[in-house]
Amino acid sequence: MHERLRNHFEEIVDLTDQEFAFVLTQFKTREFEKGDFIFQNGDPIKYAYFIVSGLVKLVYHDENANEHIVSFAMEDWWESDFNAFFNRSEATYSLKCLEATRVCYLTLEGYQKLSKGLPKMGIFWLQKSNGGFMSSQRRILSLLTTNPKERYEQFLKEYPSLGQRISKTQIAAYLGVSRETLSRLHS
Amino acid sequence: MHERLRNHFEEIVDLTDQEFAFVLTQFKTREFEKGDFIFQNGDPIKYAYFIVSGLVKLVYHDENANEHIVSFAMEDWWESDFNAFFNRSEATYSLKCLEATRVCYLTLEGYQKLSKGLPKMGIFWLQKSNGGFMSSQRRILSLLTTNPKERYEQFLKEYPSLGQRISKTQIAAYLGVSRETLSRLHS
DNA sequence: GTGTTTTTGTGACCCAAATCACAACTGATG
DNA sequence: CATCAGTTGTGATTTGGGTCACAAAAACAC
Repeated sequence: MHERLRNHFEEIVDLTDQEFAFVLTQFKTREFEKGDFIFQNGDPIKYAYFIVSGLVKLVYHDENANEHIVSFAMEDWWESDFNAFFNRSEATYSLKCLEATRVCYLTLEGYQKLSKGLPKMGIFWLQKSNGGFMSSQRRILSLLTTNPKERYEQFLKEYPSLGQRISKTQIAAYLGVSRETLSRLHS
Repeated sequence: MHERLRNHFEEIVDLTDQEFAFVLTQFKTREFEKGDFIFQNGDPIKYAYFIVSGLVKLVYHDENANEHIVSFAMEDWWESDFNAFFNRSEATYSLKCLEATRVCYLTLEGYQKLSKGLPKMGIFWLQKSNGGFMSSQRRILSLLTTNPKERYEQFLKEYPSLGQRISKTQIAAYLGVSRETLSRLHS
């Protein structure tokens, strides 16, 4: 469980046993069942989550109760309603488990404490944040430039494993296409 | 010129005169004319730019030479092809001036040197990066959930000043809508 | 295993927005 | 101020993808 977290950090920064022990003081762990909400629209967001195993979706429900998928997150990904997390406010999104999911999570205080106590961690967070920003820009471009078919192909290419794990209905909500259109792409 | 940069930093972190002097050692300044490219698709990207005055667009040209606007940037905004900047690689985007523009710019070494020499600056970069990530997520959601009319209204609401400064053609390329459709929204 | 819910495919129909085409308007530039 | 490029509006036509509807197939529950 914690091993996975450590390996994840060490992809970017090296940590001594002592340093990792310090890091761990800021984390708790928890398990969720398939279908559980980790948080819902309106909840105060106190934590950011590291997915140890499983799969979740970050969704937004519009005024007509249509569900739009902001992102998926699986093993080794971080997820939260980061806007709410950093501003200590309420979620506009909901985070729901598509599979049974185990997470390590920490508070904003923990996040800041780690940055202060261990400059490496500041570098780690910055890299993660930059990475998230750049992949969002790619997705914006994909939404601006491609039709459903190309978009679906890009998705499969970028996340090969998710093609099998996630239902077409969910993928359609992520790509911004109707279920039916996605289904007709094969032909 | 540098005053504007200092004020910008001090919106997030306080800097002594000495600290700011250190910060400035990493920056150079430059002016561009309307229509100039600050960089183009394929150029190696060495710098990140702080816009002191003026207005630029970050664009992507697809295989059919259609132009898509990834973002606008005006006074007090940072811009670059950040993916290329952080990976010391070549631009996939181009950055073009829509108005005469003055910038302060720095290298990745400068960026890292500032983070190391002045932990405050690490915090500053992190905040900026998080901010960029969160606004990208908002834009993704806007592309997923709204029709052209709503999207245009959101745009005007989020960036009131840009409504006047930028031609409709450019705004259409940003919103992912044809010029004609945008023009017909009034009716 | 039987019943229930969720997922997927496909047909029929419709509409929002793309595309093509042209004319009027605005402004730069020499 | 005359020219030429870019901008905006608006009509006519086409089309990609949404919506509605139903049935087959999986997945799940008890």
